[in-house]
Amino acid sequence: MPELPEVENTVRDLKPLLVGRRVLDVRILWPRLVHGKSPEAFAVELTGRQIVNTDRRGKYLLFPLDNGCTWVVHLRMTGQLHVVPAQAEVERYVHAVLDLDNGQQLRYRDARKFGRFYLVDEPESVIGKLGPEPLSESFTPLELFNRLQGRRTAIKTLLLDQRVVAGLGNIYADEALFRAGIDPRRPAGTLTQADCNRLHTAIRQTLATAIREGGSSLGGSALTNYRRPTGVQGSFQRRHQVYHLAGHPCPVCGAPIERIKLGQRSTHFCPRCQLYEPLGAESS
DNA sequence: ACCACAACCTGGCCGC
DNA sequence: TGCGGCCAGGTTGTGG
Repeated sequence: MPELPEVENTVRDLKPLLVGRRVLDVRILWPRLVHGKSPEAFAVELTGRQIVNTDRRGKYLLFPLDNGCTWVVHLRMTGQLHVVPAQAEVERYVHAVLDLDNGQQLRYRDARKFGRFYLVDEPESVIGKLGPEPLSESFTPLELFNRLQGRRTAIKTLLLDQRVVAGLGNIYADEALFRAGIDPRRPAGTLTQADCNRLHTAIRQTLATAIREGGSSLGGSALTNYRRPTGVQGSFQRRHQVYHLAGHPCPVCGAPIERIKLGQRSTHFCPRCQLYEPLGAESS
């Protein structure tokens, strides 16, 4: 579920609710949620700590603590964080509960149990291999171009590789490639500098707009559907131009949107606007 | 480097 | 209503 825009909104929403709060108690209800140490050690070490900030790197949430350690969360497909009054009934699929020092609880809910908690001295031990932040100044068109050099893998597949650029998932990879007019199947190394300029702009505009719209909320059920910690849904799904729109007319040219598999992931694109003619592939 | 595939989990939806 | 099959926004590990 959550890609960079959804995680960014989660971090922003949690900031006023968590910064300065002290953790009075930790209950891990699904032991395999915690990685890198035992759930018991995790709970003991987090208990009594004050949360000094909320931050994001790629799709990871970072919660620096007053002892220099960092609580790191990845929501994977269906994870959600909510802050609610301690007396509120505990919902189904809640796998961790943190008692805060103001009578509120921070609850982690995850129907598919794919999410992960870490408690580490250095966040780099978890996020160290991530590529550049796509909205930061260090992410330039040239940087993108350089990272694609010599790669024969389809550009869509590489955009999903968090070591190339951090934060894109299936929705925003498809949407950015459409906005850049680039065929998702194209070998990444064949993108020209001009292509990378357009793709760089498309990635940034797509993500920035999605953040402003509160992310994308897909699917009917509240379990799989992204919600802000406040319970609010995002609205960027209304701006999707290709994602989950197979068979619909392309918003630019009217050709039917196609759906294919790339790297085991469903991929949506306009066969006309994102046409690519490989050199030497012309046939009669 | 690259690819396919399984695994981690559960729920929703579709067709029969 | 039930059941099988396929789908799902992410990542990691294995084997070729």
